[in-house]
Amino acid sequence: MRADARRNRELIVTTALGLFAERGAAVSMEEIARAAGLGVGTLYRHFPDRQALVEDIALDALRRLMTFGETVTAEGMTGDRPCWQSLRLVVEHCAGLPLALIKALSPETTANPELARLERDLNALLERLARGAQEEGTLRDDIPPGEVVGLLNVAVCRPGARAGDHLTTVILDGLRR
Amino acid sequence: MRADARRNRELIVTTALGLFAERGAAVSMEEIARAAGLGVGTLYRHFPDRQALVEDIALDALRRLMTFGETVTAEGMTGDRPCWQSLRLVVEHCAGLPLALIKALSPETTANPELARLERDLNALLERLARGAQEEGTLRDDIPPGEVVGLLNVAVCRPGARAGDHLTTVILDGLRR
Amino acid sequence: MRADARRNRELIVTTALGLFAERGAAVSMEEIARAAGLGVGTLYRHFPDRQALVEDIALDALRRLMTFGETVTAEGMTGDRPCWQSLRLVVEHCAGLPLALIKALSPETTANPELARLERDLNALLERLARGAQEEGTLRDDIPPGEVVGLLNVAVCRPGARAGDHLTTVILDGLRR
Amino acid sequence: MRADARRNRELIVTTALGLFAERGAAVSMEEIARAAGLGVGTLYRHFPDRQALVEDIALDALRRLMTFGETVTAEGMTGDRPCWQSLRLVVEHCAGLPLALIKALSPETTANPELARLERDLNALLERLARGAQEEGTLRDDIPPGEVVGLLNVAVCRPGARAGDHLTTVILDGLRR
DNA sequence: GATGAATGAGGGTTCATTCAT
DNA sequence: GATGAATGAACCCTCATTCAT
Repeated sequence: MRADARRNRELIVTTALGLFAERGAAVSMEEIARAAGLGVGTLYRHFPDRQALVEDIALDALRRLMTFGETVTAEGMTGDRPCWQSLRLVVEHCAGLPLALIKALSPETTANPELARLERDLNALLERLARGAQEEGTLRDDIPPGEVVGLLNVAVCRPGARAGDHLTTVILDGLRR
Repeated sequence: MRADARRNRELIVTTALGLFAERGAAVSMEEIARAAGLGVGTLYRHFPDRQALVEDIALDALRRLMTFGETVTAEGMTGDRPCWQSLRLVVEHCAGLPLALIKALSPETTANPELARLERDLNALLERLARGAQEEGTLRDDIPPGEVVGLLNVAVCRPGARAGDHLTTVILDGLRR
Repeated sequence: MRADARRNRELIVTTALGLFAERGAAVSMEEIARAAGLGVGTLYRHFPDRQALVEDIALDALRRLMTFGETVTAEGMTGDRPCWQSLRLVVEHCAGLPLALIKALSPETTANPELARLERDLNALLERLARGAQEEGTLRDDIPPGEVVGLLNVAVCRPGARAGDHLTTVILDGLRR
Repeated sequence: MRADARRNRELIVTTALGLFAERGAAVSMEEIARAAGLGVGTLYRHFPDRQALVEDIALDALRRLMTFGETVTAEGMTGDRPCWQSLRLVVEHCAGLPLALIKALSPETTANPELARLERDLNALLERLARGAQEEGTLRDDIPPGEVVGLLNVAVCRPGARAGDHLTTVILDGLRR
């Protein structure tokens, strides 16, 4: 891929993300193109259809999150950090990502196999951390680890979520044993 | 209003609510009509436009909630029930209502003056309860009452919320002093 | 036909005429009904469809005009009034009638046989008067009588036409020998 | 603008004008598109809405008329042509333009500022010519110039008006002193 | 006979997507 | 490879007309 093509692709993703964040799903391909200073044709050269663009945004965010999650978990294992801390770190990291947006844009994005896999892997990772935290006695154990994950998903995939905001704090406090 | 007309109006609201719950806002008037076994024209006889239908669903839910909230508050005052209990009752009552749907359907529905008033009144009522609970020492007081209300809104206006579900439990626990 | 039915029919025609005059053809049957204080159903009891109502208004005006024209012509024959005067009388009489409206509402109303006949008869009558006026030397004779009639039609079937207004005056002057 | 796009725009205007002339305002965008061998979308790419298309047709005709009127007036001033002749030239020039159509399509088109300005300017130009003709003694002076213009408007904005047709002749004769 | 609720074809408009330039 | 013009299915809504109450 030529350098300018890659730059255009980046530009499109960034522009689309910004517009989606501002105005929700009600943004046309034409608008995205114009805001990026490109023609619609160029959008369609990079993404076969709208869905693909949305999924690309999602993939991008989830890949970053997965990378972060893996790093944190690895550090925890070697460095003796309690699972509870790792869980908290991952949860708070989500705040900077447009997860709410992603959920809102494509409730059924899971048709994309890579996205589905990423989601599964992420949830598995979080579930391991949750189980670990319950075993170390820092996380209440009257809720199965799978549901803890589901609940954290909701907490974190909400518009306006920020690291350390009140809802996150309350939920983490409510999850403490 | 004739009996059959009233029945149809009910039918429309119920059908629309069901479809919105299933598939989000992406449901056309035509589909709602077909699902209700009516013609589009009938929808438009009952609701001047799509927006009006959505707002009617919202108004309906919020009015019920307001009524419940007022009853609970009144009982609390006469019957010596702690604010904390009243707050919990109202919050759990929300579960049966399509509040998430309402938020999703019309982020800006507040253009409707009655809807706006209801929202303001509801939040004011919840804020009074939150403040009372802080005063009686049952609610953590490191979060201003207004924000407690905001946070409860988020917790409760989420797809799939049910009374007593894990997220609600965790949040209420996290709010306990 | 019962007295109240006849009254309703009159009421509908009058109301429709008024609304059409105010706002042109863009008036729905519903509006006409409401303005008349009736239900749409009642309109359709009296007139099988919209077209029929429009035609009824047209027939009403043209019948009056025909009656007037015949009276004037008869008087002219017995009373020795020049054809020119009769022509002028009829032309000016048109001013009070919603002829422009009629033309505007239904350019093709002539499908109705009675309307077509009336129009033919009216034109024939006017043509006789025009020919007479040319013979008596009061009307310019470089325009065939049939065209004089066509031209008077245009002059008279125009929104805002009033007896003695400037355009009518100018046209009559322009027709004088 | 690309050559094919400009051609299509022309095509749309011409087609629409033709259909409007044949069947009045009751022509749908779909029909215009089909008659032009295009999709509706193309119409909407060139004109934001139906109103804009109608106004474009109107603007086109009025601009041509204004240009002609200015030329005629300028020539008259330098070349010593009586105002009466200039007036007649402009009036007869109107015949080739779809002015009747324009009036019929958009009685209230004057919302468009350029259209409003053109109409004002045209009327002002005609009024100057009328006043001049009264001063030179060729136009009857018992009708104020403004009303002469109004009356000429009616004469000229009528379906089927042609240069030198009988009604125009009669009116011009009726206006001679 | 009167009423107004129900119907659905049709009109204006948008927008994801394709394709000629 | 980029552009933006063209396409048409689908949406929201209106209104002439029918029919149950």
